[in-house]
Amino acid sequence: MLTKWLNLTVSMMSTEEKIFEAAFKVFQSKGFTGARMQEIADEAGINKAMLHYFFRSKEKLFEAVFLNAFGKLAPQVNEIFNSEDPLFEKIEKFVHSYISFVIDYPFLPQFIIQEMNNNPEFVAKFLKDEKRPNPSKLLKQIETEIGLGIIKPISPKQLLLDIFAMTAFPFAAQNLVKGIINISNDEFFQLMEERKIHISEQIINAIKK
Amino acid sequence: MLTKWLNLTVSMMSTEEKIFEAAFKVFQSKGFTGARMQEIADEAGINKAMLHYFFRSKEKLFEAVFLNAFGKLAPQVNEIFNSEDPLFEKIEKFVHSYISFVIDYPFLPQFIIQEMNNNPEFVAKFLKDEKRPNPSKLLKQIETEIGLGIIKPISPKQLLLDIFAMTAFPFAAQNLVKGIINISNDEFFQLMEERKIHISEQIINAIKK
DNA sequence: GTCTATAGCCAGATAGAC
DNA sequence: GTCTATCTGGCTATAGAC
Repeated sequence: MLTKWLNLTVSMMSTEEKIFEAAFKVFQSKGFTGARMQEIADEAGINKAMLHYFFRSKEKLFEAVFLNAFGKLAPQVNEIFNSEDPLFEKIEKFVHSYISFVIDYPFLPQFIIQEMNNNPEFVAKFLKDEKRPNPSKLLKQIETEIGLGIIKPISPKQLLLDIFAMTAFPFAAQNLVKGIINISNDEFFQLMEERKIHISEQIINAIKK
Repeated sequence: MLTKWLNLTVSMMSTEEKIFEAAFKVFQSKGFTGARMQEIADEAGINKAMLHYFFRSKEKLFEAVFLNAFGKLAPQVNEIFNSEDPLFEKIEKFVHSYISFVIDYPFLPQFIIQEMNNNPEFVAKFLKDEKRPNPSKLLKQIETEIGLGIIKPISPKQLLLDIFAMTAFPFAAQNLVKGIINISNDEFFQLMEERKIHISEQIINAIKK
């Protein structure tokens, strides 16, 4: 949450910040169409009219929240993907940093995925963003390391998909996962902690020569 | 689509079937809150009042569609999970059959995940269903095969998560995936075809002794 | 900046003719 | 069973007092 990073108590936050954080929370759990401006106002502890005063419309408020959410994740992904580290190290760093991050924002993955599916017009908008996740360097590196005989021959795109899938899926499908393997919320987070090393191990085992 | 399986042309379908198929389509792409009864009626080529005549309310119609969607997937999952096949064979069969199936219903995974997240009350309802995916036998089998020295020691739940994640994620996060690795719809489905063997290879490579 | 009150619209649901 | 017309409630957005 914002408060966490800004080190503020709720009472110290500006009205705009309160609205933003409340909107972040409500949009994440309900999605754009499911969210209600009234609920956001209640959550922020202010009046509904204030939402429009600061953000004009539900869509603008949503856009601010969504791009901010995306902006939280993308830069660290890129930093790791574009570093000079060898592949195995990149995989370890990515998995560790991604999971650590989304443990603090457990609804972020499903929120981003859901809204990218339901509002395809956002896809175009975020693709122009400099901060968008850009794996092209990583994809080349995979080919290089195959050529060097470090890893087995493999489709770079498939490998990239594997990495994303293994890390993001359990969060994106949280309730389904909890229901199917029959675990509590605490056990879920315990499992996610373990996954920080499990995933790298699995993937590296699968591709190393 | 229903028509495909029933081998009917649209004109031959009963009104109830037309409504159901239209609802299936609209709910999948818009979600419960995003869907409009008017859009479903238009899609079905009949009047809005008919929806209520046959299904009473939007919620009942949605419930019928959702449980049907889930019922399509769960039985084949269980059939494979509960067979007497050795683990590696089960993994191969599951991945192949799951991907083949959702290639025909590419929005099903995201639909199920999204609605389980947005309507937690459905979780309880479907968990009581006999047809729910039940991996308990598979989890025991993993422990057994570890004991027999066939596969490396590994957390059974993590392995199960890996399998689900690798297969379901690309469909659930379709638009995000297409945007990030920058591929067309056709290339996406090509990649998914390749994944039928890629995933089993990766997982089996990672765990075999 | 912040509130109350309300406009205006849209969506789900129903009445009632055929 | 199928339609048109309409009710009713809820939601976004705004007007206007303070």
